[in-house]
Amino acid sequence: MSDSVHDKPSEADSPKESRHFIQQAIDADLASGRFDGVFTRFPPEPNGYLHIGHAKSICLNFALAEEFGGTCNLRFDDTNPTKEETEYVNAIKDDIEWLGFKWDNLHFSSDYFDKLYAWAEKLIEQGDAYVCDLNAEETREYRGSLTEPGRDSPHRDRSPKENLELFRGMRDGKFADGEKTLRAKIDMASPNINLRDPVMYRILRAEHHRTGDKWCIYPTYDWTHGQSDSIEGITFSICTLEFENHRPLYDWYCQKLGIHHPRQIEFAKLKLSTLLIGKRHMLRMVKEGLVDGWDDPRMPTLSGYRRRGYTPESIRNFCADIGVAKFNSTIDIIRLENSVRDHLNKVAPRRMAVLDPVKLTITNWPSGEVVTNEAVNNPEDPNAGSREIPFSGELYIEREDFREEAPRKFFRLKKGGAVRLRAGYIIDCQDVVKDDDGNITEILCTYDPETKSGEDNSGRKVKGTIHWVSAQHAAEVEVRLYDRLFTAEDPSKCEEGQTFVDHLNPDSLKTVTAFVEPELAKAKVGDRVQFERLGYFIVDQDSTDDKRVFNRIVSLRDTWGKMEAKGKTT
RNA sequence: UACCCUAUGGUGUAAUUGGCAACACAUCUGAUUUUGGUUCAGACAUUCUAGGUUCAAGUCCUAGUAGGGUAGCCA
Repeated sequence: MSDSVHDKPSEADSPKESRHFIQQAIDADLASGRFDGVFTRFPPEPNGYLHIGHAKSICLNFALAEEFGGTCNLRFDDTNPTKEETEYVNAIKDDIEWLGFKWDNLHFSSDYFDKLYAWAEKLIEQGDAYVCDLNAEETREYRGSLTEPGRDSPHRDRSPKENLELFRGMRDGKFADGEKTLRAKIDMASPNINLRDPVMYRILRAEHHRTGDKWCIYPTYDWTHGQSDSIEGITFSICTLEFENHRPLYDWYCQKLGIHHPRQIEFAKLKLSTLLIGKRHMLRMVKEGLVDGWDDPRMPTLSGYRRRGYTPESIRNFCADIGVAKFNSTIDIIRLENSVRDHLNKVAPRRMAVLDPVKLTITNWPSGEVVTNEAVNNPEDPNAGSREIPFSGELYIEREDFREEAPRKFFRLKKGGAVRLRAGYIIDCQDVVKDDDGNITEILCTYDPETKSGEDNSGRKVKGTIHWVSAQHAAEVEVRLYDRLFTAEDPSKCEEGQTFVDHLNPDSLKTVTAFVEPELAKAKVGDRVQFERLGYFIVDQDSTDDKRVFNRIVSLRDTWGKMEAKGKTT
């Protein structure tokens, strides 16, 4: 422990931390006095499940608030009752908590419906909004196109008095759904289409998950979002790039209302290779049964990653690693996989499991004898201790760890060769037994009693170490070997006549029965372990007392596999 | 083809705001290793193009090029 202030690194010594463009914008606004604090929010619409892309936004908003000693709210942007449900509200809250964040205040945009309504009347009185009788199709026609200006609505010049009366009529249910809208009076010729008299209210008779049937008119996103930010005292309203063109409207509403004016800042949303993050795609996969639901371990939803076994830390670290910018980039999925490997390497206890067993008999082992060997739980963590595992003359090893004839660089077991059994002995392979079809049914070896792990003074060295389980002690478990859902780098890119479904990986899930060391039969749902030399696994909720189910979270790095694929094994 | 945004190794993000292009991941090479894991060392760039300003440009100016976004009464 340090008892001297001199041990504290000076400013000059500490490495310069680069700050992303949003941090720099905040620095500037704080310095100039535009704002005197940092108040952010995460504003999901409760119409679906959160995915890895949301995690980036959540991490950003909460991290900024924390960095500057500010506040971060959770606000559900629930202005469209036809799409939103309480079920999603709860799922979203669960996911955010699982990620490890705690919001300062919980709000709903629907809490502000009364206030928003009053502000709408204010804009009407100011002559900044009007009731329009055009239907949806007519409105579209009048709006013009990307290259042509729009035309004024024939109802654009109604008096404030008439507008007020009509607007109250809208509220009171005097008109049919879609018959009228309230629109902001801005500029039908604006090159920014969002400024061509955007709709503020639509008539919609739908049961709202919170306000029930109190309203038959609902505010649109643009008319709701900025003012909700304003009411909550948000200073930095951080959103994704597609809202860049909405910022002038965001600003216009705040200015016309003369209310606290947050600064909207846009960043590029997350795009990951081999992944399809998007409500349409994900919905289709769930609806068509291409996956097992929103929390299928192959899904890029947070609930999917949770069930797959990803740790919240690994997702947070990943989000911090990839940075924040305005460039539309694609992050290599390997970064995410490495992130969970990195975390689990430090914390996951090691266990032995054989997924594709072949019998191995030790011919010189005393018949029926069983010994227990000590095995280190985690070489990365001395505090993880060790465990006892039973060893006998009949074992299972991984079928791919044996070759009758092997290339030069195959360091595992081969006929006439030797290998070390992890937490066991060095064994020498004498012979193999085959069935009529030529398949290997048994491998015959002798063990070298002088080479017991931890007590080996023999001086013998072998190139390889393999894992094993004792046949009579092993427990049977189900193992779900998950792999990437899509084979394509960008599954959204398709040839003529194809869809993303054509890019599905037929081998994204393989289920096998495996033998594991006895202790794992008692593993609890949610326990994460490393199966030595194979990967990281988590006990799934489908486990029963009789049979545990393990999901593969991610494999270990497989240098040998790469060498083999490239033919570099000789 | 209207408006807005973006462009730095294979990928992503930096560059003290005009001063030797840095970090991470990936890839390759080697070392260590009782997990082919982990760890360690090394290799890997005409800053989209063309002009210009300047002692000095990734950064400033001009003109291009390429990519993304926007025409819901979705968010």
